[in-house]
Amino acid sequence: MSAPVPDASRRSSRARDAILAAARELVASDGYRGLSIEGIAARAGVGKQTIYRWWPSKGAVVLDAVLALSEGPDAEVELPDTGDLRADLRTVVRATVDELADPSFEAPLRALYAAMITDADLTAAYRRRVADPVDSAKERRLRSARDAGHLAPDTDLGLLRELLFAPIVQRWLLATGPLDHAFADALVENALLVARAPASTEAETAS
Amino acid sequence: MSAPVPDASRRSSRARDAILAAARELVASDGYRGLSIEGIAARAGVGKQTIYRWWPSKGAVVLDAVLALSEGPDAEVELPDTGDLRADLRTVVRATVDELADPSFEAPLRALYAAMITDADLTAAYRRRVADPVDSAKERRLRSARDAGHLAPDTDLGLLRELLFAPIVQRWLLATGPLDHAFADALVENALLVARAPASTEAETAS
Amino acid sequence: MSAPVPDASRRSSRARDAILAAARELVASDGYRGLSIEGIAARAGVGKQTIYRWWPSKGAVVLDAVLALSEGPDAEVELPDTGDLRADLRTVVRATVDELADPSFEAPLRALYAAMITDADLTAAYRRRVADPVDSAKERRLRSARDAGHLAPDTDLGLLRELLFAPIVQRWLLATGPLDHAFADALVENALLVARAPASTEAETAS
Amino acid sequence: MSAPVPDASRRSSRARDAILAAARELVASDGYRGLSIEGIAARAGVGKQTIYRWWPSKGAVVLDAVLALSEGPDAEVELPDTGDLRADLRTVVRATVDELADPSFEAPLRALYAAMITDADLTAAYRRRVADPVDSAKERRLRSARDAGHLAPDTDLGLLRELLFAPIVQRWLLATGPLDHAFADALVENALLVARAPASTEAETAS
DNA sequence: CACTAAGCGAGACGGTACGTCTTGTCTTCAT
DNA sequence: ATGAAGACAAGACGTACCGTCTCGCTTAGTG
Repeated sequence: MSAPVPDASRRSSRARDAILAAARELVASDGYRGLSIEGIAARAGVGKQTIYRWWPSKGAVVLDAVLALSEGPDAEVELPDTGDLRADLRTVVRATVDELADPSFEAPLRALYAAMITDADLTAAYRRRVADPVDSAKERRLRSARDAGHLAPDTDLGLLRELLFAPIVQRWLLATGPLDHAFADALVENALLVARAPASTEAETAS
Repeated sequence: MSAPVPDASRRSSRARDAILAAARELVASDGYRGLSIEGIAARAGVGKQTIYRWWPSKGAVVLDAVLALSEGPDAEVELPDTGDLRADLRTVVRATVDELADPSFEAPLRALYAAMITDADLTAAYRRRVADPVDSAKERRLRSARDAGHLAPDTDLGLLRELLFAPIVQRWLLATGPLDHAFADALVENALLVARAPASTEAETAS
Repeated sequence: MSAPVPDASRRSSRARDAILAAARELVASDGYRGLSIEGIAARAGVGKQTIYRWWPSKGAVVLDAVLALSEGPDAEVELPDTGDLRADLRTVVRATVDELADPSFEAPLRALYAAMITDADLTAAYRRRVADPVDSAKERRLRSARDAGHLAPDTDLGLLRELLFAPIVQRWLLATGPLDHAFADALVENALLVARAPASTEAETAS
Repeated sequence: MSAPVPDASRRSSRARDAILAAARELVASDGYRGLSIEGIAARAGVGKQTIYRWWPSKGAVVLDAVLALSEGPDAEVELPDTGDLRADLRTVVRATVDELADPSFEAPLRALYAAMITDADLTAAYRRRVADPVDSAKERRLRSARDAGHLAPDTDLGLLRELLFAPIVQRWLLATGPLDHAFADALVENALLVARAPASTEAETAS
């Protein structure tokens, strides 16, 4: 006997949208602690079974809710590439900081992290659908800079990315320090330093 | 009406120890999802009220359980200072990585992080009792190196600390990459680079 | 808006038979508690709507299932009339007892009673399609005996029927006593006594 | 490991009474179909677990509710014994008929029967706590009559009781005939006839 | 040395949410 | 248009925990 796999072609988009919207609204008003499947179903005007049919866990609903926030039609992520690495990195890192300070992003994302910490499957889904595409885009931008000679040829792009963003997430999760543009800029400067940006790049060797 | 403040002098250390042990055992066997106050009380052979009397939340119990793991009598944290900064950092960063790979540490710590993400009070308590002392010790070691001229005089010690450890926590939480000594060493090299440490180790050990 | 009356001429007898068979099988294996429209539909390989289209309730399906058990083509019920009232009554009453002891009859019938107790419509349908025809046949046999002078002329045939069969149903429903031939015979003797039948069987068979 | 037997000495009589009252009220207003544990708990202002802790099934709650209806402090049942058997039986049988016609008795009792038909444990509990004591009282009255010479010495008292009451239950369950005093009286007359009441009893041989 | 005032084990209580199951309606697709 | 299939809104099921609340029982410390 096979598992009762739901037929996605019959899926009600009305229900899907209402569920994700309800999840976002509830997590914004009550936090992750106050988020329940029952609450989502009630607010969305949906049967609980409709949620259980399409999502394996509460965290998975939140993941979709977060994704629905930032997506059009599953857009490919692309970062700015003006040729000015410092400027482009500042743009992106500052944007990251701003996002985490925006309550309408922050609430569901924090809920998502709370769920991920104790749910390896959800973590993998997050990596596949969110982290990996974003990380790839970041590394594409860095590779472009390396190819242009703005970064040392042996630069470890993955590590560079982690040095740019991990401290932000750390501060965000545990509130261990201010999350502002000054911090963002400091991270950018550090990254450029690490990558031994050649003196040829306009101002990158300054100070 | 005043709150019913329990009289700490009458506190049963038998109960306290049993509760923390039960919490550790249960989180190790069932994960944070399967951790309940009722379960802890039952396994510890303790009334639920005894837990509620002394801890404000399940997360607070876990925090104490984690602390009890690493402490003797509330030892002051101190990092090695052999004079060789690179070697000392490798020791500490590798030890951090090893700890997060040790299941008996990993399980309660992950549980603690899960609780903290949605509990600002618990996060503050963690900072005060765990993170701040450890961070201070780390910065003391870095300051010692800076004072000895192994780091540039204008080095931001806090940022340096974050660059050393935030990527580790990031990989640990989201399993975004291997957590091994190679990674630890790469972080150390990067930190030394950032702080414009002399390229050769000799210069450091020569002092 | 008129009710959507299904067109009986298009009814699939394959579906009907499969549904009734599935109902019987399921009630036999799981009891009435474990009987569900969904279960019947699944086992019969039929859409739920096909059941809802043709039966007003689960109990109605069970009623049809019970009827299908005992019927050929909606046979007219007729009781034996050998001229020996005592013998004929013993035959019928013993048969009733035997039927209620036969698990393949008992299970769906018990399910039917369970449904009827809280469903007046179903009770009426049962009376019309099962109880009334059977009761009529019983009273026909008793009337024949009265006409033959074996029962007092003023005998209340309906009451006599109730005295013969109600105690059986009572014992069956609440398991308040053994349901065996001895009990059946005792009921017959009592009925004959009530109706002031001659004490000797001879008088009856002599006619 | 033993089952978690609740400690009856700590049982809240407030909760018990509220639950039984709620069950009675709900069954009266919605019938057995509309009776749910959740509904009872909600109306009684009680947690569901409090019901599950003390009763094995919904039917068991209804049984207690029915019992609470008719009881003072678990009174021993006793039937009238004026010496006039016909009059006493009429009193009792008419009272039975009246009870089944009283909606405030009828509703929970019908619910109880619905539950019993598919629950052998409940049926046994009903027999032990309701049917057996009542039946014993009835048979005590009949024995008294037999001892007084108003019934034949070889009268089967149990059968006599069944002949008096089973037809009433039958009519009540399936609505197969009127449930009134005339019917009650007819059953009494029949019973007296069956038991070959000696002519010596005042009026019992009349007609 | 009694007295009393905690802490303690235990667990019943009113609740909330869980994840599952079933109901009866509705829609889609194939025949 | 019927039938198989099954998604849907609704809501009850029985379980697990929550945090609060009594209960007796020990166990100090005080008068």
